[in-house]
Amino acid sequence: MDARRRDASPGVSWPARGQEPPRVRARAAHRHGCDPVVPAAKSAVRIGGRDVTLSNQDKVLWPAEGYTKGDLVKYYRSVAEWLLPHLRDRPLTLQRYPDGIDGPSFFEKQKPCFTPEWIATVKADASYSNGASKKIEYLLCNDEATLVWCANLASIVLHIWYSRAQSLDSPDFAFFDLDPFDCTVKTLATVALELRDTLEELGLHPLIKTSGGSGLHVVVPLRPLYDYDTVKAFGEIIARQIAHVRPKETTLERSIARRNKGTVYLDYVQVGRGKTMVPTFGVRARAGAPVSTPLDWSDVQALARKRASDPEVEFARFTMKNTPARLKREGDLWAGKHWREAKLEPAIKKAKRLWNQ
DNA sequence: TGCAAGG
DNA sequence: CCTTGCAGTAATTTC
DNA sequence: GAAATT
Ligand SMILES: [Mn+2]
Ligand SMILES: [Mn+2]
Repeated sequence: MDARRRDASPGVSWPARGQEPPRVRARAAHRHGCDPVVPAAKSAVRIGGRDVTLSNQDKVLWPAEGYTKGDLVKYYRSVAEWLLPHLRDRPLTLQRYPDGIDGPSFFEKQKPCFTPEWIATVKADASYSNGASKKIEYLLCNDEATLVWCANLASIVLHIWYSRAQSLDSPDFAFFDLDPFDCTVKTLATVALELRDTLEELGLHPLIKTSGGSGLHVVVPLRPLYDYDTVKAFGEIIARQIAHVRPKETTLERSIARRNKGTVYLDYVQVGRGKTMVPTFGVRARAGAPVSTPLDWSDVQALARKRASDPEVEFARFTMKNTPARLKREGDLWAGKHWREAKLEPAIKKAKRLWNQ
Protein backbone atom coordinates (compact mmCIF):
# COMPACT_ATOMS: atom_id res chain seq x y z
CA MET A 1 0.00 0.00 0.00
CA ASP A 2 1.15 3.48 -0.76
CA ALA A 3 1.79 5.37 2.43
CA ARG A 4 1.37 8.55 0.43
CA ARG A 5 -2.22 9.13 1.42
CA ARG A 6 -2.23 7.25 4.67
CA ASP A 7 -0.77 9.95 6.85
CA ALA A 8 -1.97 13.01 5.05
CA SER A 9 -4.64 14.92 6.93
CA PRO A 10 -8.23 13.99 6.12
CA GLY A 11 -9.50 15.82 3.10
CA VAL A 12 -6.05 17.02 2.18
CA SER A 13 -4.93 15.54 -1.09
CA TRP A 14 -1.23 15.22 -1.36
CA PRO A 15 0.45 15.36 -4.76
CA ALA A 16 0.97 12.01 -6.40
CA ARG A 17 4.35 10.45 -7.00
CA GLY A 18 6.60 12.78 -8.92
CA GLN A 19 4.47 15.84 -8.15
CA GLU A 20 5.98 16.75 -4.79
CA PRO A 21 6.50 20.42 -3.98
CA PRO A 22 9.45 21.92 -5.84
CA ARG A 23 12.70 21.88 -3.95
CA VAL A 24 13.92 25.37 -3.39
CA ARG A 25 17.58 25.92 -3.88
CA ALA A 26 18.54 29.16 -2.26
CA ARG A 27 21.95 30.35 -3.24
CA ALA A 28 24.57 31.74 -0.95
CA ALA A 29 27.08 32.37 -3.71
CA HIS A 30 27.12 35.44 -5.97
CA ARG A 31 25.41 37.78 -3.60
CA HIS A 32 26.48 41.28 -2.70
CA GLY A 33 28.09 41.66 0.67
CA CYS A 34 25.19 43.73 1.91
CA ASP A 35 22.46 41.38 0.69
CA PRO A 36 20.63 39.37 3.33
CA VAL A 37 22.20 36.01 3.88
CA VAL A 38 19.96 33.38 2.33
CA PRO A 39 20.48 30.00 3.94
CA ALA A 40 22.31 27.76 1.52
CA ALA A 41 20.49 24.66 0.38
CA LYS A 42 23.41 22.63 1.60
CA SER A 43 25.78 23.20 4.46
CA ALA A 44 28.16 21.13 6.49
CA VAL A 45 28.73 20.89 10.20
CA ARG A 46 31.49 19.10 12.08
CA ILE A 47 30.26 17.32 15.19
CA GLY A 48 32.55 15.23 17.33
CA GLY A 49 35.00 14.88 14.47
CA ARG A 50 32.32 13.77 12.01
CA ASP A 51 31.30 15.85 9.01
CA VAL A 52 27.56 15.90 8.51
CA THR A 53 26.09 17.45 5.38
CA LEU A 54 22.84 19.27 6.00
CA SER A 55 20.31 19.94 3.27
CA ASN A 56 17.18 22.06 2.91
CA GLN A 57 17.43 23.51 6.39
CA ASP A 58 14.84 26.14 5.56
CA LYS A 59 12.20 23.68 4.41
CA VAL A 60 9.06 24.12 6.50
CA LEU A 61 7.97 20.92 8.27
CA TRP A 62 5.33 22.46 10.58
CA PRO A 63 3.39 24.86 8.32
CA ALA A 64 1.21 26.39 11.07
CA GLU A 65 4.20 27.18 13.28
CA GLY A 66 6.68 27.79 10.49
CA TYR A 67 9.16 25.38 12.06
CA THR A 68 11.77 24.20 9.58
CA LYS A 69 14.01 21.19 9.18
CA GLY A 70 16.76 23.43 10.52
CA ASP A 71 14.71 23.94 13.67
CA LEU A 72 14.32 20.17 14.02
CA VAL A 73 18.07 19.65 13.65
CA LYS A 74 18.76 22.46 16.12
CA TYR A 75 16.31 20.91 18.60
CA TYR A 76 17.77 17.43 18.47
CA ARG A 77 21.25 18.90 18.75
CA SER A 78 20.37 20.93 21.79
CA VAL A 79 18.78 18.03 23.68
CA ALA A 80 21.36 15.43 22.63
CA GLU A 81 22.97 15.39 26.07
CA TRP A 82 19.71 14.16 27.63
CA LEU A 83 18.22 12.22 24.72
CA LEU A 84 21.23 10.12 23.74
CA PRO A 85 21.30 8.09 26.98
CA HIS A 86 17.76 6.94 26.16
CA LEU A 87 18.73 5.96 22.59
CA ARG A 88 22.09 4.39 23.29
CA ASP A 89 22.53 0.97 21.66
CA ARG A 90 18.82 0.60 20.97
CA PRO A 91 17.74 -0.43 17.45
CA LEU A 92 16.28 2.72 15.96
CA THR A 93 13.40 3.18 13.53
CA LEU A 94 13.08 6.49 11.73
CA GLN A 95 9.70 7.91 10.84
CA ARG A 96 10.45 10.40 8.13
CA TYR A 97 8.31 13.30 6.93
CA PRO A 98 10.14 14.68 3.89
CA ASP A 99 7.25 17.04 3.12
CA GLY A 100 6.36 17.99 6.68
CA ILE A 101 3.74 16.82 9.16
CA ASP A 102 0.84 17.28 6.72
CA GLY A 103 2.51 15.16 4.06
CA PRO A 104 3.00 11.42 3.90
CA SER A 105 5.48 9.70 6.17
CA PHE A 106 7.34 6.43 6.04
CA PHE A 107 9.12 4.20 8.51
CA GLU A 108 12.70 3.22 7.91
CA LYS A 109 14.24 0.33 9.83
CA GLN A 110 16.92 -0.99 7.52
CA LYS A 111 19.90 1.38 7.46
CA PRO A 112 19.81 3.41 4.21
CA CYS A 113 22.47 2.51 1.65
CA PHE A 114 23.96 6.01 1.86
CA THR A 115 24.51 5.81 5.63
CA PRO A 116 28.02 7.01 6.57
CA GLU A 117 30.31 4.21 7.66
CA TRP A 118 30.94 5.83 11.05
CA ILE A 119 27.37 5.30 12.19
CA ALA A 120 26.97 2.30 14.49
CA THR A 121 24.50 -0.43 13.56
CA VAL A 122 23.27 -3.79 14.79
CA LYS A 123 21.86 -6.70 12.84
CA ALA A 124 18.68 -8.22 14.19
CA ASP A 125 16.20 -10.82 13.02
CA ALA A 126 13.12 -9.18 11.62
CA SER A 127 10.82 -11.80 13.03
CA TYR A 128 10.91 -13.81 16.16
CA SER A 129 7.74 -15.86 16.48
CA ASN A 130 7.40 -17.17 12.94
CA GLY A 131 10.16 -19.01 11.12
CA ALA A 132 11.31 -16.27 8.78
CA SER A 133 14.83 -15.09 9.37
CA LYS A 134 15.36 -11.84 7.52
CA LYS A 135 18.10 -9.72 8.99
CA ILE A 136 17.67 -6.00 9.39
CA GLU A 137 20.67 -3.79 10.00
CA TYR A 138 19.35 -1.18 12.39
CA LEU A 139 20.88 2.21 13.07
CA LEU A 140 22.14 2.86 16.58
CA CYS A 141 22.03 6.50 17.57
CA ASN A 142 24.94 6.73 19.97
CA ASP A 143 26.30 10.20 19.33
CA GLU A 144 25.25 13.72 18.45
CA ALA A 145 26.51 13.49 14.87
CA THR A 146 24.30 10.47 14.19
CA LEU A 147 21.33 12.22 15.77
CA VAL A 148 21.84 15.25 13.54
CA TRP A 149 22.28 13.04 10.48
CA CYS A 150 18.96 11.33 11.28
CA ALA A 151 17.18 14.64 11.88
CA ASN A 152 18.42 15.95 8.55
CA LEU A 153 16.53 13.11 6.86
CA ALA A 154 13.37 14.78 8.16
CA SER A 155 13.09 12.08 10.80
CA ILE A 156 10.68 13.96 12.99
CA VAL A 157 9.69 10.90 15.01
CA LEU A 158 12.18 8.40 16.41
CA HIS A 159 11.13 4.93 17.57
CA ILE A 160 13.24 2.69 19.80
CA TRP A 161 13.34 -0.91 20.95
CA TYR A 162 12.98 -1.74 24.64
CA SER A 163 16.28 -3.63 24.58
CA ARG A 164 19.87 -2.74 23.70
CA ALA A 165 22.40 -4.27 21.33
CA GLN A 166 24.25 -6.04 24.17
CA SER A 167 21.11 -8.01 25.07
CA LEU A 168 18.73 -7.66 22.14
CA ASP A 169 16.31 -10.24 23.48
CA SER A 170 16.03 -8.72 26.95
CA PRO A 171 14.17 -5.44 27.52
CA ASP A 172 15.69 -3.19 30.15
CA PHE A 173 12.31 -1.84 31.09
CA ALA A 174 8.71 -2.99 31.24
CA PHE A 175 6.48 -0.69 29.23
CA PHE A 176 2.85 0.22 29.89
CA ASP A 177 1.19 2.10 27.09
CA LEU A 178 -1.85 4.10 28.17
CA ASP A 179 -3.90 5.31 25.21
CA PRO A 180 -6.89 7.52 26.00
CA PHE A 181 -9.95 6.78 23.92
CA ASP A 182 -11.87 10.02 24.02
CA CYS A 183 -11.38 10.36 27.77
CA THR A 184 -10.49 13.23 30.06
CA VAL A 185 -7.12 13.95 31.62
CA LYS A 186 -8.73 13.16 34.95
CA THR A 187 -9.63 9.64 33.84
CA LEU A 188 -6.23 9.08 32.24
CA ALA A 189 -4.37 10.28 35.32
CA THR A 190 -6.58 8.22 37.61
CA VAL A 191 -5.80 5.08 35.65
CA ALA A 192 -2.10 5.93 35.63
CA LEU A 193 -2.14 6.31 39.42
CA GLU A 194 -3.98 3.00 39.78
CA LEU A 195 -1.21 1.44 37.71
CA ARG A 196 1.44 3.07 39.86
CA ASP A 197 -0.15 1.86 43.09
CA THR A 198 -0.50 -1.64 41.69
CA LEU A 199 3.15 -1.78 40.65
CA GLU A 200 4.32 -0.28 43.95
CA GLU A 201 2.29 -2.94 45.76
CA LEU A 202 4.44 -5.48 43.90
CA GLY A 203 7.61 -3.73 45.02
CA LEU A 204 8.30 -1.99 41.73
CA HIS A 205 8.99 1.71 41.12
CA PRO A 206 7.44 2.98 37.91
CA LEU A 207 8.34 6.18 36.07
CA ILE A 208 5.95 8.14 33.87
CA LYS A 209 6.16 10.39 30.82
CA THR A 210 3.87 11.87 28.24
CA SER A 211 3.96 10.09 24.91
CA GLY A 212 4.04 13.43 23.16
CA GLY A 213 0.59 12.66 21.79
CA SER A 214 -2.42 12.27 24.02
CA GLY A 215 -1.26 9.26 26.03
CA LEU A 216 1.07 8.35 28.84
CA HIS A 217 3.97 5.92 29.02
CA VAL A 218 4.72 4.14 32.28
CA VAL A 219 8.08 2.42 32.56
CA VAL A 220 9.61 0.06 35.11
CA PRO A 221 13.39 -0.16 34.66
CA LEU A 222 14.53 -3.77 34.70
CA ARG A 223 17.78 -5.61 34.77
CA PRO A 224 17.95 -7.11 31.26
CA LEU A 225 17.42 -10.65 32.50
CA TYR A 226 14.04 -11.49 30.99
CA ASP A 227 12.95 -12.17 27.43
CA TYR A 228 10.21 -10.30 25.63
CA ASP A 229 7.65 -13.04 26.21
CA THR A 230 8.18 -12.82 29.95
CA VAL A 231 7.98 -9.05 30.11
CA LYS A 232 4.94 -9.01 27.85
CA ALA A 233 3.21 -11.66 29.97
CA PHE A 234 3.89 -9.57 33.04
CA GLY A 235 2.42 -6.52 31.32
CA GLU A 236 -0.69 -8.46 30.43
CA ILE A 237 -1.18 -9.64 34.01
CA ILE A 238 -0.96 -6.06 35.23
CA ALA A 239 -3.22 -4.73 32.48
CA ARG A 240 -5.89 -7.32 33.27
CA GLN A 241 -5.69 -6.50 36.96
CA ILE A 242 -6.09 -2.76 36.29
CA ALA A 243 -9.01 -3.49 33.97
CA HIS A 244 -10.52 -5.64 36.71
CA VAL A 245 -10.23 -2.92 39.34
CA ARG A 246 -11.19 -0.07 37.00
CA PRO A 247 -13.73 -1.56 34.57
CA LYS A 248 -15.43 1.77 33.90
CA GLU A 249 -12.28 3.72 33.10
CA THR A 250 -10.34 1.16 31.07
CA THR A 251 -10.54 -1.14 28.06
CA LEU A 252 -8.42 -3.99 26.74
CA GLU A 253 -10.26 -3.92 23.42
CA ARG A 254 -7.94 -3.51 20.48
CA SER A 255 -10.69 -2.90 17.97
CA ILE A 256 -11.52 0.80 18.02
CA ALA A 257 -15.12 0.15 16.99
CA ARG A 258 -15.64 -1.98 20.06
CA ARG A 259 -13.98 0.34 22.56
CA ASN A 260 -16.14 2.33 24.95
CA LYS A 261 -15.62 6.06 24.71
CA GLY A 262 -14.22 7.75 27.77
CA THR A 263 -11.86 4.90 28.60
CA VAL A 264 -8.13 4.33 28.63
CA TYR A 265 -6.91 1.57 26.32
CA LEU A 266 -4.35 -0.54 28.19
CA ASP A 267 -2.20 -1.46 25.20
CA TYR A 268 -0.17 -4.38 26.52
CA VAL A 269 0.08 -5.67 22.93
CA GLN A 270 2.62 -2.92 22.30
CA VAL A 271 5.30 -4.93 24.09
CA GLY A 272 7.40 -7.40 22.14
CA ARG A 273 10.44 -7.94 20.02
CA GLY A 274 10.40 -5.53 17.10
CA LYS A 275 7.80 -3.32 18.80
CA THR A 276 8.84 0.23 19.48
CA MET A 277 8.07 3.34 21.46
CA VAL A 278 8.80 7.04 21.07
CA PRO A 279 11.73 7.89 23.35
CA THR A 280 11.75 10.50 26.07
CA PHE A 281 12.41 13.91 24.45
CA GLY A 282 11.36 12.61 21.04
CA VAL A 283 9.32 15.00 18.89
CA ARG A 284 5.92 14.13 17.46
CA ALA A 285 4.64 15.05 14.00
CA ARG A 286 1.71 16.99 15.38
CA ALA A 287 0.64 20.60 15.56
CA GLY A 288 2.84 22.54 17.93
CA ALA A 289 5.69 20.02 17.72
CA PRO A 290 4.98 18.34 21.07
CA VAL A 291 7.70 16.39 22.88
CA SER A 292 7.53 13.25 25.02
CA THR A 293 8.34 14.51 28.51
CA PRO A 294 8.95 12.86 31.91
CA LEU A 295 6.44 13.76 34.61
CA ASP A 296 6.62 13.64 38.36
CA TRP A 297 3.95 11.48 39.98
CA SER A 298 2.82 14.55 41.88
CA ASP A 299 2.07 16.14 38.50
CA VAL A 300 -0.13 13.17 37.69
CA GLN A 301 -1.92 13.50 41.02
CA ALA A 302 -2.65 17.11 40.17
CA LEU A 303 -4.02 16.05 36.78
CA ALA A 304 -6.29 13.53 38.48
CA ARG A 305 -7.89 16.37 40.44
CA LYS A 306 -8.28 18.57 37.40
CA ARG A 307 -11.69 19.08 35.88
CA ALA A 308 -12.46 17.70 32.47
CA SER A 309 -9.92 18.53 29.83
CA ASP A 310 -8.39 16.93 26.78
CA PRO A 311 -5.15 15.02 27.38
CA GLU A 312 -3.75 16.06 24.02
CA VAL A 313 -4.27 19.72 24.85
CA GLU A 314 -2.85 19.24 28.33
CA PHE A 315 0.34 17.59 27.11
CA ALA A 316 0.78 20.01 24.22
CA ARG A 317 2.57 22.35 26.61
CA PHE A 318 5.79 20.34 26.25
CA THR A 319 7.17 21.36 22.88
CA MET A 320 10.22 21.40 20.66
CA LYS A 321 10.42 25.11 21.39
CA ASN A 322 10.42 25.06 25.19
CA THR A 323 12.03 21.70 25.96
CA PRO A 324 15.69 22.72 25.56
CA ALA A 325 15.33 25.49 28.16
CA ARG A 326 13.49 23.17 30.55
CA LEU A 327 16.21 20.57 30.23
CA LYS A 328 18.96 23.10 30.88
CA ARG A 329 17.02 24.29 33.89
CA GLU A 330 15.80 21.03 35.40
CA GLY A 331 17.59 18.22 33.57
CA ASP A 332 15.98 14.84 32.98
CA LEU A 333 13.44 14.06 35.69
CA TRP A 334 14.24 10.37 35.25
CA ALA A 335 17.97 10.75 35.66
CA GLY A 336 20.06 9.44 38.51
CA LYS A 337 18.37 7.85 41.48
CA HIS A 338 15.06 7.48 39.68
CA TRP A 339 16.48 4.79 37.40
CA ARG A 340 16.58 1.77 39.71
CA GLU A 341 16.71 -1.54 37.91
CA ALA A 342 14.34 -4.09 39.35
CA LYS A 343 14.03 -7.84 39.23
CA LEU A 344 10.76 -9.28 38.01
CA GLU A 345 10.48 -12.66 39.77
CA PRO A 346 9.41 -11.34 43.18
CA ALA A 347 6.80 -9.11 41.55
CA ILE A 348 5.37 -11.96 39.48
CA LYS A 349 5.31 -14.18 42.54
CA LYS A 350 3.53 -11.56 44.59
CA ALA A 351 1.06 -10.81 41.80
CA LYS A 352 0.10 -14.47 41.63
CA ARG A 353 -0.30 -14.64 45.39
CA LEU A 354 -2.47 -11.51 45.50
CA TRP A 355 -4.73 -12.03 42.52
CA ASN A 356 -4.65 -15.68 41.52
CA GLN A 357 -6.36 -18.90 42.59
C1' DT B 1 14.84 11.94 1.01
C1' DG B 2 19.52 11.19 -1.62
C1' DC B 3 21.77 10.67 -5.65
C1' DA B 4 23.00 9.67 -10.55
C1' DA B 5 22.69 11.49 -14.94
C1' DG B 6 22.62 15.04 -18.14
C1' DG B 7 23.16 19.89 -19.66
C1' DC C 1 27.36 24.47 -11.14
C1' DC C 2 22.59 23.46 -11.96
C1' DT C 3 18.24 20.88 -13.04
C1' DT C 4 15.55 16.82 -13.60
C1' DG C 5 14.11 12.33 -12.82
C1' DC C 6 14.10 8.14 -10.33
C1' DA C 7 14.38 4.68 -6.50
C1' DG C 8 12.88 3.43 -2.13
C1' DT C 9 11.37 3.40 2.42
C1' DA C 10 8.01 -1.60 8.50
C1' DA C 11 6.74 -5.07 11.42
C1' DT C 12 3.79 -7.24 14.92
C1' DT C 13 -0.41 -8.98 16.55
C1' DT C 14 -5.16 -9.36 16.53
C1' DC C 15 -9.84 -9.85 14.28
C1' DG D 1 -6.45 -9.86 4.55
C1' DA D 2 -7.52 -5.72 7.11
C1' DA D 3 -7.03 -2.99 11.26
C1' DA D 4 -4.39 -0.89 14.86
C1' DT D 5 -0.24 0.43 16.73
C1' DT D 6 4.52 2.46 17.16
MN1 LIG E 1 0.50 5.09 23.21
MN1 LIG F 1 -0.86 1.97 22.01
